[in-house]
Amino acid sequence: MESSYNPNSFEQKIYHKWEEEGDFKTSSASEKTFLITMPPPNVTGVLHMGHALFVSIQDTYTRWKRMLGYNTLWLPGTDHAGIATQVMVERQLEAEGTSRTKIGRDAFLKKVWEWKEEYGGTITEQIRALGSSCDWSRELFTLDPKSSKAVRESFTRLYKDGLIYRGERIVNWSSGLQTAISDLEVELKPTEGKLYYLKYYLEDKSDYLQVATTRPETIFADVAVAVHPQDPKWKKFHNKEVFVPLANRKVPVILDEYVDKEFGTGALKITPGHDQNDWLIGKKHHLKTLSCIGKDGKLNELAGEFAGMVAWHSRKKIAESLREKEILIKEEKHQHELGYCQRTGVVVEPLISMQWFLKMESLAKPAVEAASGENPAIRFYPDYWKKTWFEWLNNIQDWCISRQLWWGHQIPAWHCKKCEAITVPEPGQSDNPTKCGSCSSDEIAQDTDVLDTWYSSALWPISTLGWPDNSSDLKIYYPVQKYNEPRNTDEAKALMETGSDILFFWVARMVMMCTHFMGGKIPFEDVFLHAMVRDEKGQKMSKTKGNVVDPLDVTEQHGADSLRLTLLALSGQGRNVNLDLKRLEGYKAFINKIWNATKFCLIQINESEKLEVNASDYIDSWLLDGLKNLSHQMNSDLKNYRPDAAFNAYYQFTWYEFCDWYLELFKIKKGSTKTLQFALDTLIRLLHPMAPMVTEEIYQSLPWTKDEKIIHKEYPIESKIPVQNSEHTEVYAIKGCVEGIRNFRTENKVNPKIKISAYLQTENLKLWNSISPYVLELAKIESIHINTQAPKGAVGRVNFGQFTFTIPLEGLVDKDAEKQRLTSEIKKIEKDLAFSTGRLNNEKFVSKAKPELVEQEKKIVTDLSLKLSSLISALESLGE
RNA sequence: GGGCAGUUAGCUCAGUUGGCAGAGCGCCACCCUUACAAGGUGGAUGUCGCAGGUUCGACCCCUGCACUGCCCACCA
Repeated sequence: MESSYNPNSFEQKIYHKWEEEGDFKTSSASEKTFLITMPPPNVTGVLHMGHALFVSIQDTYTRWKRMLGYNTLWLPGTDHAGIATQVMVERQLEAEGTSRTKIGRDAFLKKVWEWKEEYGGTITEQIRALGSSCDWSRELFTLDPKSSKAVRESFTRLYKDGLIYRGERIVNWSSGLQTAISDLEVELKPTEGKLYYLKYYLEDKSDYLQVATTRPETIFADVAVAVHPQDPKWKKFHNKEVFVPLANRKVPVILDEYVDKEFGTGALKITPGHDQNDWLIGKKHHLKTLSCIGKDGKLNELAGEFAGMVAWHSRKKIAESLREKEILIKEEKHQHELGYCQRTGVVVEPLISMQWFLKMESLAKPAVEAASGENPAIRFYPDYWKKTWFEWLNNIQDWCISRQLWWGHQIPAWHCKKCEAITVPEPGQSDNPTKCGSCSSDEIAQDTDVLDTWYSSALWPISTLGWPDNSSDLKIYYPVQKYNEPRNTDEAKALMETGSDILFFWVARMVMMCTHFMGGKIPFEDVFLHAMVRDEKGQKMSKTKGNVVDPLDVTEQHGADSLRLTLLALSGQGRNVNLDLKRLEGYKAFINKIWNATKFCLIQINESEKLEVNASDYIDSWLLDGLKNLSHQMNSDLKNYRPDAAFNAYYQFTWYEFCDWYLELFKIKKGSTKTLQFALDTLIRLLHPMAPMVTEEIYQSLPWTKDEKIIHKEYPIESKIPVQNSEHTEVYAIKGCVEGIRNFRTENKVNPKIKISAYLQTENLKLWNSISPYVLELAKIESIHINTQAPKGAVGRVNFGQFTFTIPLEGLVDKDAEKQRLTSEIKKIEKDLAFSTGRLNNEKFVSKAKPELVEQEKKIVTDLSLKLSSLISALESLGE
């Protein structure tokens, strides 16, 4: 082995070996299966810390289950990411002086595919660099035939069931992208705007209604003014008509309780074409809908002299014109929530357009039920996400699934040019229609829209397994748990692990769609939602802030395993993972520690030894018990989706028990290396799911493992480690005595090289004889006098349990230092003693606290009193 | 406006049935003791956001508040 941990020298080699030798593939040897479907990253994306986090967690679970003997499948894939990818290619075209509209749909799509071929492999290569043990032979792309087939089949079925419909609705229009986007893709941000107060005159100009609006440019599409029926201010306008300024159109004054009497003027202009709420009100009052802003974001002919201006910019001009005409009464500053396109950052225009929708209400019900009840079919980790889940699903809106993009799954619907009927193929039919289903005309053309990227993502758990075909994968790996039945087992057959930010975008939609198509069987039983990776100050990583940490940089510098351990350790139950590179260095140091411990063990262990468990003394027993507890703890933490806790337990045990104590004691005791060997083997296996590469590298260099790979070895479970059934009194006594004397030495500034002599008072000679070699060596005592009178004068005192050490100070230290040490020690004990006696003097404590606690407290008082008197006498013997 | 989380050592975070607060990094002192200086030994450091309440006992449970972050929402 190399002298220290150097990940660059083996990570790639190890990974390639695994992949080439098919170690990530599934094995039908076991009936028990475990499936994680990887959240498909954007095919043209580059790796960021969010990916690194999900890889760390998902790979840990995949490897853990694989080592536990499950037929384990981690299924990878990539997403076509409609908007993101299309925008990238469009930018490239722009740089080349052309555009998608100039080259046309077919040529454009060809370009995108070329782009995908060129950059599509990057992200999967990067995911490999992190050690991911996913089965690459099954990698799927959302536009691959397998996925496309599932998309088409689901669409045709949902259409036939009447769940998909087409309609003219008000939708969020991104003028930047020239497409509709879903509610989830709109980001609301508080924005400083103005509230304009305008006059809407009666026909005879005798009076006017004051209307407050933030968007004066939409007045050309006003179809009414609404006031509250009980608002006395506007009573005289009931059943009247008023003139819309500039447009000079008469519109009715309508009464609706939706209007807030207190806000603005209490009169609301109704513009169904450009406002979600107005649209609802318009529908309620059977008003017509006008649009004065086009899909290009510009005002149209309705706006008269302002036609052709970008709506957003026209506001000032219009306000000016209104002021000149003395229509504008006043304007006030006003803060409100404004919708922005998540992708492009441009302001979203609510516009009327023809779109495809998926009815959600009936689909959402099973998803709600799946998480309801005492023993729900789906469990969330952390559990609090369940509340958010219900909140959203119970208020769900229909999903606008059509996008006016070219890159994606083109909607499988054909429009007839003659009769305008829509023809959607029958479910199961793979041929495209050639005739109108209604009038049989052959002048039909496929809908030009594509489906929202999340539509294919929603089918991902079943499309990757081969649905709609009745595939064997589906039978083997898809859960049998139904949404409306109590959870049948604690173990999840399938785990969904992803970021909490896409709970609605993705997780909820998968549950709805897959459950619908799989006869009520849910796609996964456990949902583990990880936090968002931030920088060490908790701020979002962004290029503009310059705080982005590139996982590949980190991997190159410190190794993928170091990064994985760091991300796992920081992935607690909160909503953020604040990545602190200082901590990363700490975990790298930990790996190095293991590396060196292995080197030490290998020097000790006879190469021909066979692996078996066999404790040769109380030190071995103590270690084996520790290992047993550790493996219990880790398996249980992993089961509870607390990989951070599992790793933390591992860190503590391996460093502070195994390295600091066992290895040091081993150097003194020598003898059989069986336990040393077993412990090393076990510890390396325990860590493998979390730090796969270094553990595989180490495992390969253990002589007794031959050429076996750790990836397929058993994960240590509690029951495989024999019960020791011991209180480990000896080891605790060793630790206590050694720590006490070490403390004495340091506080008295005794050079570590100097060996001291000591006088021991004890009534438990048996125990002392059993531990003395270790205490003497580790505390550096060269001569010990047992139960003989210590010399008078300057002495130091150390006390542990039944052992009192008196240490002559001549030639060692100055008396003052020891006095100080004893004094502060005494103070501490007095404080503790006061606390405990105070408790015991409290009658209520004695009568109400658990009896064993009271007993414990009494024992503490006895022990402390003894210790105290011993220390006081030592202090007195120092004189003055 | 509603909801969800967080607030613990200088910094990043643990603390799961309530029983004298922990880790990493940083800090101080001493050690290159041959597995490891990416190390060893010992040490310092906290009104556990604020205010009440329940309890013999509260970082932990309850109530209210403050601050931070996120999500949802139709006050123009």
